[in-house]
Amino acid sequence: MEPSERADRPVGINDVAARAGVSAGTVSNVLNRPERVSEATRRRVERAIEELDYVRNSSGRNLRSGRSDSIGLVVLDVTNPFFTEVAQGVEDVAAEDGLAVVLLNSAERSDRQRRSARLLAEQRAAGAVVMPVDGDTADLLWLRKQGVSGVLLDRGDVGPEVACSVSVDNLAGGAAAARHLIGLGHERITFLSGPEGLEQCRTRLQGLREGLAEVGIDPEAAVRVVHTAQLNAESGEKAVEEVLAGGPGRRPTAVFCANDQLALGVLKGLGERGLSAPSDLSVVGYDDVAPASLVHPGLTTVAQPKYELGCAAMRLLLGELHDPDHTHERVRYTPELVVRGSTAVNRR
Amino acid sequence: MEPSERADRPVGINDVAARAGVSAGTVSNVLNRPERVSEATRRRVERAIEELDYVRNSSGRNLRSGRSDSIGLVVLDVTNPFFTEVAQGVEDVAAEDGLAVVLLNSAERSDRQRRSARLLAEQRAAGAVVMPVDGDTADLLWLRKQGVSGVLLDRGDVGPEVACSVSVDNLAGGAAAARHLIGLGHERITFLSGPEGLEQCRTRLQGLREGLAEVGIDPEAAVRVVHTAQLNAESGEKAVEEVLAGGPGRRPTAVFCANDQLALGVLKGLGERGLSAPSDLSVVGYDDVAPASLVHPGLTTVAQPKYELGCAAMRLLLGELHDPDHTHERVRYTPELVVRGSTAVNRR
DNA sequence: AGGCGGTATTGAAACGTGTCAATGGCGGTG
DNA sequence: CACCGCCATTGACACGTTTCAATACCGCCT
Repeated sequence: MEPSERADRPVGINDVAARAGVSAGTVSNVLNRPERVSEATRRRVERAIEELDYVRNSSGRNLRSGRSDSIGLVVLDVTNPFFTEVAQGVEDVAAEDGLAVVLLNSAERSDRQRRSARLLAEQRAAGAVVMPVDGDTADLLWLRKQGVSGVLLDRGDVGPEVACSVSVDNLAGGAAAARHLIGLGHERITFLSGPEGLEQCRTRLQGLREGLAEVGIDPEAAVRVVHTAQLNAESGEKAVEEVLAGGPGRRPTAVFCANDQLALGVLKGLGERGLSAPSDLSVVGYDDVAPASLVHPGLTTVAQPKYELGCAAMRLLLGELHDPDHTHERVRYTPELVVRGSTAVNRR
Repeated sequence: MEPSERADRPVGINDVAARAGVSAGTVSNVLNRPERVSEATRRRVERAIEELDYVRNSSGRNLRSGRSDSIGLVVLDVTNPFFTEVAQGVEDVAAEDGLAVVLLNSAERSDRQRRSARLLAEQRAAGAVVMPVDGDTADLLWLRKQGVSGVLLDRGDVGPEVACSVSVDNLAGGAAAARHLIGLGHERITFLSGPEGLEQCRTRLQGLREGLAEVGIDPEAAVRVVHTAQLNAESGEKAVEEVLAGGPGRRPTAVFCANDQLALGVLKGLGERGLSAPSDLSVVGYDDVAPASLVHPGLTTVAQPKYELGCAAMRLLLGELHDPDHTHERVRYTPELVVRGSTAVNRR
């Protein structure tokens, strides 16, 4: 009959109101507090919404409320399965509260982290979960000053007086790896670290050292540190040469990698040289990402509760959003060693 | 001196204007068309912005312009490295134009895909790149009707008269796998598929069959199909039993998996049974995700240009956004077989 | 001096929504 | 019958921007 789809001008709440023969305020009520509006008109409005297929404009809504209803998750590397599993946890919990999650990738670069923070501030995001590059929490603090509640996840540190945080005990993780390797008779261990200065790597290394010291082994003599440019498989592969070296008689019998990606790279590098774990070198990783259980031999690794990390972070954030006078919490998980085939007793 | 940080009310463009002694319009001009404003006042305004650390409110801006400046990327599974690599491509190209990318995860569920579409429509997103669940393009079409330009990526199909699309030739991919396996002397091949009815799997299978038929092998006799519940490693692992079975004398000498995740699962499952590729079974995957080159033996697989897919999709979208009367394009890539260690000549 | 052209700035009007005090209608009670 | 209270609905305003026609300013030419 009539040109039902006037694609010309987008349909707004007013068009719906006109069609239903009510005022705009009533339509808004139908949308946001349906209990306040009588059965009859509610139905009329709903029909009008259907017929015009009206979809509400969040710009208007957010402008009015001063807040958007999505939260930001700033992640260090979308291609690393560790982070995507964390993201799952965050998403699932956020969904319970009807919050949308926008995933921002800082790619380990602080300029991109800054851009992400700016974006979230401009959108007046409801909140943010941030895994900071290099433990640089400045952007998180800035966000909070802008009124965007932010929770710190996994890296970096701020006092519980400034924000909630959830993390995993890297010291314990390093120590667990140490105990495992000692139990297998390894006393020459290389720690394959990421870029220099990464607080996370440093702590895991320290855990390793403390674990050794605990049983009377001198960490200085037993462990050697090799740094890589990035925490990915390629770097691990390239580092194999250097890991295996170390002077005559100084070849390590085990390597503890700061990261599963590195460890997977090492495994590959070994294979390319006709060597393999655990017979030529025991290999321990960190994180327990999905591929760790897929390679052969399986990667022995310090497992982090990835999904739970995400859930916990989002829960803390929700807590802060709902409870106006809320006191910051600090959740701390303890990692757990998963033994697979890449480690074995030292036969040398 | 004065309480410089009145966290009370958020600072808006008007506060900046007041501080700089100009009108709001001028501030807006400084932000958006700096060339129209005189050197002197521009500097004054910029100083005011600094001093108040004003950050602009995108709700207001978007409300006015009727469009937001972020685009949505709807992805089937954030934990699958295939999709995250695609996401990288999309992000990188979007960044060139200053567009933000919000990553939505449909987790292969059509209700979540619908929610994502709704969200993007409500935000009046500048555009969307969609990888549809089950090839269900209804949401994409709905988005377009709502005025959100959408590009179809990798799955599903719509005529080029309704939207741009980028895809990879699955038929050619299947055929490439076929040729490779035939060349190695395999004539009993199992195709390990995903859930029934996935158009993508079907086409790859058909490619396999056509490749066989090409050299005079009867596909009906040579290939057997096994379905799994999901396209992930766990399903692949569980399917090993069924793959290996198939009646006496009917044990396949090779398996072609619809997906690298499945293939990696199969490799693992083989290992658990004391078997291994390629001696007991040649294994071919599809996608060439990062772990495929990390396992030992390396996974022979049909490589898709993941990053390029993302780039291409975003380029098409940008084209559509910039050029008002634009004609839809259809970009099609051809996959390339990557031979690694998981396949070898058939010795039976 | 008056007028002209150009540039820098202003003021007001939108954009689509949510809120809230005010209004209208209606049934019930004194 | 007048009054009250209740509920459903309305109307107007505010949110922070951008835009655009209108204005003010200034120097220059006639």
